[in-house]
Amino acid sequence: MINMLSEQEIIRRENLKKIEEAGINPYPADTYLVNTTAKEIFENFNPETKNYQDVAVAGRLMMKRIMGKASFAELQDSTGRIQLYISRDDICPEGNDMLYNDLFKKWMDLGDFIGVKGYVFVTKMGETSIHVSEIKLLSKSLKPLPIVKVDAEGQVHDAVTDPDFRYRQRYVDLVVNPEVKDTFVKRTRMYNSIREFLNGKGYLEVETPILQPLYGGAAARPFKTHHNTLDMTLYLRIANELYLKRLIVGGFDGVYEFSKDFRNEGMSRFHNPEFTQIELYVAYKDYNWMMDLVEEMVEKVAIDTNGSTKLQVGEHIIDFKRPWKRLTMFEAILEYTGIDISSMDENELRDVCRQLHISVDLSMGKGKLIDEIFGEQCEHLLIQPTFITDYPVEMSPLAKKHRSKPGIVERFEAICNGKEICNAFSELNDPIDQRERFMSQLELGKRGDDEAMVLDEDFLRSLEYGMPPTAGLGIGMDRLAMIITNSPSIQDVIFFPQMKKEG
RNA sequence: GAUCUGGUAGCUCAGUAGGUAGAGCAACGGCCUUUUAAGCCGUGGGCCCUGGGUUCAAGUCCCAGCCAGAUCACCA
Repeated sequence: MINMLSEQEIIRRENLKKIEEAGINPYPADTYLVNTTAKEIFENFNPETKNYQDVAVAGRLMMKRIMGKASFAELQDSTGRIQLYISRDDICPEGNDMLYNDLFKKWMDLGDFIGVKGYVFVTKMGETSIHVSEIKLLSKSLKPLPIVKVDAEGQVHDAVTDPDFRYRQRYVDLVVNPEVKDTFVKRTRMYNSIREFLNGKGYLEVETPILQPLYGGAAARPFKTHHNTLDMTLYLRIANELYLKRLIVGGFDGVYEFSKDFRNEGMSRFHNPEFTQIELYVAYKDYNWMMDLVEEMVEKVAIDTNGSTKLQVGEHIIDFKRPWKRLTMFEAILEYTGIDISSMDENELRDVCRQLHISVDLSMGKGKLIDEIFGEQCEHLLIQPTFITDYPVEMSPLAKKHRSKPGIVERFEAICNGKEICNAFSELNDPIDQRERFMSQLELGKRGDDEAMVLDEDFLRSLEYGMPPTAGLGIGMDRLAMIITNSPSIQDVIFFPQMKKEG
């Protein structure tokens, strides 16, 4: 292993040794009391009142400009970078220049964690800096960081752009690409905004099982695992719908959960094997009510994260301001293809698919065919947030049949930037209808649909006790985060996206 | 899973017709010596993704594999 070290890694280990030999602990345990940050100093320092005359900050050493008895350096803490002015006679005791000549100038490497104390001033060059009176090594770095540098001509050096590197070593990505941190801060703000909104309405945040004896609530292939003590097969959840509805049966008026879900399917820049949804169920409401809630909530999320309802997303400016456009699925298909499919049977739909060059197979039922037409011909064209309502019953085995339109369920999706961001319905609470829907799913499964739902007797039992009319909602948090942060890939909004093993 | 593109120094990338491996930044040494250096001079650093093949000779051409990205398919 030791002979695999690069020249720079060997030098850092030698520096580490010299530090230890000088009696300095390169990894001290004691708390380093910090009293401000780079950002705070930049925002609040006033050269006239001379505040910040006794500061202590800590972070990584990111730049050294070594001169004679006085040098400059840059320290990067969690909020940003600030310049340090370090003069030998200020940090060294009389007659012993080791702290400056050796520790600072030679043994400290870029990337080392240091703590400094001193006072804030503005240099002749006009740069707010800390005049250091005390410097302490807090943690030695043994691997060189690719520190981004912009030279006098504005050329950027060393920017880490290789996605493989960035995703596998996110810790490095975060240190050297500050905008990455912003993305994840926004993602958390998004969660906080939604929590605040839903808690304000009195809904309860809950937790339900991730390991489930039966998977349900969505059409997807699951991950399968095994519990040794129980000696039983368990599945990682693909959705939490069925558990949250059980809680509505149990008497809660509104419950929601941010749930990590797992689907054993293909990966792409829109799909990670584990992803996050928020699901919300509210008793005595229907899907029309839920549409209003989604508009209100997502508009608030946009404002809370970006300060505006309008966001730049790729080439488009997307405006989440209420109200959003609403179209039924048939209307959308008519609008984008000119074909009215509202009264077609399975064979006619098959012909339409052929006409539109959409590949079909025999496992596809009527609902799937309609969904294909919409997905191929309409979805990617919907850039501004748009509600698509009234889906075919075959595609929605957990949604309530439409109160007046036969063959249709009370369901909507919100489409934005050409992708679904949420899915919601008036929840099916008729236990006899629900059993029949499960049975037709089993039929689809026999026709070869390996994503068809399985029958969940315990869920049916809960419905038989009675579930109030309920509106349910699922929002793909990663997809929403991609839009909110203008990220082209799901991997940009997940700290540690799934990767093949290295080497 | 399919197709295309890529993998060369710590990082970002060049590498011509197949002829001993290059730059910038980073590193090391020196200059400079007290509010700037984003500077100047010099030095070191490579399993050219892996394994086969063609050739007198392969980073370069061919085949296979691994990893990544993009597009497509399935899905949120």
